[in-house]
Amino acid sequence: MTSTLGYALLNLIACEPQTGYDLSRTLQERISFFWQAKHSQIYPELAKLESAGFITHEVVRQTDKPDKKIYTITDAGLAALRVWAVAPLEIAPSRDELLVKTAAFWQADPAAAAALLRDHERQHAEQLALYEGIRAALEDEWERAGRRHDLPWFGNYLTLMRGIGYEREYRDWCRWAAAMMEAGD
Amino acid sequence: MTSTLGYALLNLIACEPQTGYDLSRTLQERISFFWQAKHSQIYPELAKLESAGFITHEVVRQTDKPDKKIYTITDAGLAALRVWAVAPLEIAPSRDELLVKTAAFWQADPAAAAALLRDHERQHAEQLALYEGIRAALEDEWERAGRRHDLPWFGNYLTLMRGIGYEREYRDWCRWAAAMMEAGD
DNA sequence: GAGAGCATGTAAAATGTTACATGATTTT
DNA sequence: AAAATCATGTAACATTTTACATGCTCTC
Repeated sequence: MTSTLGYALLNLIACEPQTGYDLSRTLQERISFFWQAKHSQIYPELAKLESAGFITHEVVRQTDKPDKKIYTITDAGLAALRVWAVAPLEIAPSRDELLVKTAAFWQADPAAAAALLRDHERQHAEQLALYEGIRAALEDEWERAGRRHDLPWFGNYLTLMRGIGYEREYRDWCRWAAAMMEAGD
Repeated sequence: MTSTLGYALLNLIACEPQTGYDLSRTLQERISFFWQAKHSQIYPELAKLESAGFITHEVVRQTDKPDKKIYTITDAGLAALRVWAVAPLEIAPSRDELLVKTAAFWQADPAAAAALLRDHERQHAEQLALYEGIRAALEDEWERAGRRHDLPWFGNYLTLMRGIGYEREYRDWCRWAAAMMEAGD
């Protein structure tokens, strides 16, 4: 019943009780690895998780800002998360618009195609630099926490390392493909 | 107006005139890099492309099999494809359910999590082997065609190389992450 | 006789994005 | 005075997946 987004939210709430607004910021930042969502999808999903008994909320009244709902994971939610996390999964082919464009480069102007690839090389290099910065901070934090595998940092670290590998590989491919286009005439 | 799927279809038809059925098989195979679709999405999309004037079809009557519609790209379609292919594009964060699960591994049973990662390591290794096989064939074909950049092979080759890099990096990460989980206690 | 392949479509449901809607406080 | 931040929601639209629907031929 619960979607991937639902479990993503459940894990974030398990890490720390928080509001829908907090969750929506996390899932829109560029450091949100491998899943994203807008607030318009998050609020209804939180309602579903709550009616499934996976989370509860308490209203915190504020005077200067709007009141807010802080969500907390329940025992049932934690149990469901643990089961889902290790359930078998087929590898899913990913979608990437740049690669669809690339497949059409045999029809395109080589100089313009090379420029597009150079632009993406730069974008992925920037993303990589961002991740490398977080890596240092995260490793530090993990060190101080005694390298424990049962703390949120561990999950974040594993996915961050995948993000680093992904961006590095993508940047290198852009560089190679751009050179191919530039050499082509 | 035209979606990414529309342009993906347009490029495939530009490579070779074909039917909706042919397209649906291509976009469901595991060698279809970086975009997929079911036939239920393809047939309506072809109708849109045709009403936009980007493709036309001729009906081929068959006696032993059902009649079929062979779609061909028009000059307007080719022009639209060439413009779209090099139009600027922001990098889009990718979605990957395994990584969402991984983020929750701090809550999961380490042995079960390691097993899941080992399974994906195997799946990505298989995909990589498949791509490496195609690579040899494609390079051969391209060699014989005089290494021209204006043939469909070129686009296929560029995307294939990205597929190879992607799968290799993913396999290596799975191996590393599995070792992390197995070492953890 | 059952199932797979060829071939084309529609309907319904789930998921994701963009836009609409409100309203106070703080910063530029 | 305009824009950004906090905070929560709904509505409309686009995209994607799953299921429904038909029918003929060939293979096991």
